[in-house]
Amino acid sequence: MKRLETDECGFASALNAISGKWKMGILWEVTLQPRRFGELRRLLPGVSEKVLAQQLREMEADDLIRREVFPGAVQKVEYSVTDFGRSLNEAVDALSRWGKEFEKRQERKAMVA
Amino acid sequence: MKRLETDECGFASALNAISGKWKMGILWEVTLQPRRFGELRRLLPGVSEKVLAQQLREMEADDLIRREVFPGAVQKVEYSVTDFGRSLNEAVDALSRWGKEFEKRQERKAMVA
DNA sequence: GTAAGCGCTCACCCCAAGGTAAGTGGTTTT
DNA sequence: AAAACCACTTACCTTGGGGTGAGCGCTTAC
Repeated sequence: MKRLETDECGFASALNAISGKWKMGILWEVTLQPRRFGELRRLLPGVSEKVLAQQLREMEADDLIRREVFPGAVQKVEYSVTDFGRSLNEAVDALSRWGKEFEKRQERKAMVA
Repeated sequence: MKRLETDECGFASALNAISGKWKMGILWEVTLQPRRFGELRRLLPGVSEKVLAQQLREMEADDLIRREVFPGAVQKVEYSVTDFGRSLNEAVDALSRWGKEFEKRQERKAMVA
């Protein structure tokens, strides 16, 4: 992903971390519990393997999630949320609540129309 | 702008309102004080007239800003923030603060590398 | 022995957001 | 008379994020 110029704007920086179609979904899933690659595939219907792998890498680089390889005959990789990732979830909370309000308004408009 | 399916996720709804390269910039500027079209052009260096007009329309439809035409010989149109738009600014605040934290981390990483 | 699961990577394609540049219909300045 | 400001609109083009489908190296189940 190309990064925006942030020029001291916190919001633009935050966007750099969360923009990516599946990132917030991934963050949410690994917050509930650690997840494996194939598991995430199934939990996020519509995501392609390419993009899933890509966004997991970026989120790992941004320290939002942790990637752990477990030894053993069959490959096992687990993704879990970091403390920093958790803090993002909290920061997003207010915006989510606002979003619900927005949603209600949109529905009201749709009713009238 | 194409709208995402929100399926009861407040965050996705919020994204529908704020995604648009210049929307948060516009919101910020009209929050400081009412602005005219040409003024916004100058305040947001890089925005094209097409996209500015487009995003202003969408934000008006979403009730984030208000458009007022002033009578007179020369055209005068003013855009100002609505109460609902103000509430979005507040909701974005926590995320902006998180973004600043994120920015610091990125800088630290860049230092080491 | 072959199919299916694991966690990926790679080459290719599509599409919508956004940029470019020109035009519109008016007024005002020089 | 020409140029410049006002608030836009329109046709065209570019860009890059994300989807598709195949392949890889390995292991386990049928």
